Amino acid sequence: MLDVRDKRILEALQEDAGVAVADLADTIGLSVSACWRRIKALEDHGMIARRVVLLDRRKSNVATTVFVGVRTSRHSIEWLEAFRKAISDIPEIVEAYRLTGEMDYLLRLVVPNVDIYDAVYKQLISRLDFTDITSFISMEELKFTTAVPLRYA
Amino acid sequence: MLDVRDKRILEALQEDAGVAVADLADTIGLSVSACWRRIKALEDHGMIARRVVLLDRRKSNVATTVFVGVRTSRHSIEWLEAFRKAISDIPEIVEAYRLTGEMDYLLRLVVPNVDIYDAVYKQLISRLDFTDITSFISMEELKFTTAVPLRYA
DNA sequence: TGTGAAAACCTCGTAGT
DNA sequence: ACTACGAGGTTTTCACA
Repeated sequence: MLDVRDKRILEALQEDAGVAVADLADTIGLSVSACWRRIKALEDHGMIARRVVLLDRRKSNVATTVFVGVRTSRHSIEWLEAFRKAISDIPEIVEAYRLTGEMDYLLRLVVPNVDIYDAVYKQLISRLDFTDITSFISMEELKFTTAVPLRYA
Repeated sequence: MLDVRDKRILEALQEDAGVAVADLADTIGLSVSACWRRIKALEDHGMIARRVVLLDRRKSNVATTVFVGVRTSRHSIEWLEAFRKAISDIPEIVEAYRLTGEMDYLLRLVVPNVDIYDAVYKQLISRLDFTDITSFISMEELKFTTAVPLRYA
């Protein structure tokens, strides 16, 4: 269980990691050193995994999101290795999960448009056998956040 | 079209935003000020949208990912507004998309375990009418990155 | 674009509550 | 365990060449 103040620190840093420790300290009501020490402890414990910049998707020209549901009958080690390799090689694939239920895997891709998605799709099926592939084009992104809820932490 | 060096800067910052400008500058082969000015320009143009920390999902006790596919017949404004409200209110929902095809919406949730997911699910259906909801539990996260490809930028 | 210098900030020790 | 202070080093920021 995390301290309430640690949660507040993490909430703030999940929204904006560029804030100065001094500012963060007094929005939370902590001295700079106490705040800094907490941040450092959270980093040392690995609770804070990394600091990154998030790019504007439109300006990066990858405004289109596509979900790809994949089914396969080939559950061999070789197939899986090739699949993993493809996933890590293709930078348009930003998320990949193995699922329960009717789909085996779900991928999220970001691409400039549907035509480019088609090219990536072809690249994918040329590298691997799939029993079934279903694509879902995103028409609208209602929510995307890297901030996870801290109520369970 | 982005400059090659801007791309290199963005690639580095997408992986690690904690790097010192001086270090970044000489891995790229640029003076500190040139590098700093580029970073600032990328921020000012909004290409760099934000700086955030990413938390360890296990340590945050939200190791379980669930996808929720949603269908609805109620396409009224009121329903949509209520849906949007629910999505923004519920912090376990980290992504939400409106899709083409058989599913209307796809949500990604992060929760401690399946039991808690069930509670969130119940909360969701108590707030809104759905024609159909399908849940996919993630067994394994093969890839998750916030870094978008820059080959189209 | 580069140099350099000032300003801001981080990092952490120490002492006191 | 926190506060307050502060020194010293690093980094950011920017004027000027």
